[in-house]
Amino acid sequence: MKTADHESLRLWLRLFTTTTLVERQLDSALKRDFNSTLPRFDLLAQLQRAPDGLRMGELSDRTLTTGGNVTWLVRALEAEKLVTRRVSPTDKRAAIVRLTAAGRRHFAQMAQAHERWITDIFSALSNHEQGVLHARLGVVKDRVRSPGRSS
Amino acid sequence: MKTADHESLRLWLRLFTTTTLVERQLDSALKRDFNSTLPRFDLLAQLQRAPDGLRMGELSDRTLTTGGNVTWLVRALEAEKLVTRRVSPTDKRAAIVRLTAAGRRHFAQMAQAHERWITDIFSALSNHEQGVLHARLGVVKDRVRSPGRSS
DNA sequence: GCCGAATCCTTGATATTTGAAGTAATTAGC
DNA sequence: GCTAATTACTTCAAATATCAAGGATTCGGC
Repeated sequence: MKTADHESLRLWLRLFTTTTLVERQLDSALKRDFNSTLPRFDLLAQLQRAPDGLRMGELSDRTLTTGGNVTWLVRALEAEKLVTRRVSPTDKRAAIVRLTAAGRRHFAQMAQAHERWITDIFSALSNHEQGVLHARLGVVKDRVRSPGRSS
Repeated sequence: MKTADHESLRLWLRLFTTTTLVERQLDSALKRDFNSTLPRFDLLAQLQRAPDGLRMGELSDRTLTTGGNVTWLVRALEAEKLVTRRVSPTDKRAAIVRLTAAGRRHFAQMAQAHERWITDIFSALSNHEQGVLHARLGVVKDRVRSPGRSS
């Protein structure tokens, strides 16, 4: 009854710290090299994977941010001509956001650098270790998503 | 050259997502049950571990937040009588922040609930798995801290 | 086809965080 | 013991994020 009990706390603290540190590093590198930010990058990344565009709500879900914030981010990206927004033909309430050609180019550049940074950071772990880590985090993620009874 | 290359990216995405989800869950639970937030809890936790108090700068380092933000948080906590702030006797520039008795009580209650939540979330992993996860994240954390050459 | 409930998004008020600049105090080198 | 450089913190404005409320539209029975 000493440290074992707090194993989970220690793990959470480390998870939080590590993620925050990586986040900062990426964010400041994006600012430095591309005058952008991680939330912007994240949003563009979602769009890049969706050639047909995404609705505001989908962006909100996938970027784990609130609707109001997505409105704000998209407005800024739209002003920079990196994305476009049009009313959905099938549902006039919905807006569909897409990358422009310029947006795609801009994102491609950032993505390349981004991947280098990530690869470098995680190169401290073997491919196999990364896989295991990924899987275990998946278990935790799934548990957080569902209410989950106390075991 | 297909997915293996992106292993690190996938891992980072999952790390980010999982951490964010846990963070939200904790934050909203703290709001619901204690009318508090994770940043406040984090700051109080640091103070609890330091019976002699901490200086603003130390709080800033340990909570991974900026100085301006610590000033803001401490001001709020001080107004609620959970912490006190006094000028350091040895360095008049420095302010030393401590928990009050009420702060200690308040934190103890939150900490207990907090630990239950965390334990529950991470109970999806065995103790051993948690240990391995902790260690591997440590490797990544250390790498982020130092510039690190590309391997 | 029509009404009430649910959706999709935007808005506006707030809350929080950052970052740069300013103030006060300390230290280091003469 | 001065003075410049450094350190500790605060302040203020700007960037970002949340939240609740509101407008428009669609959907699900009748």
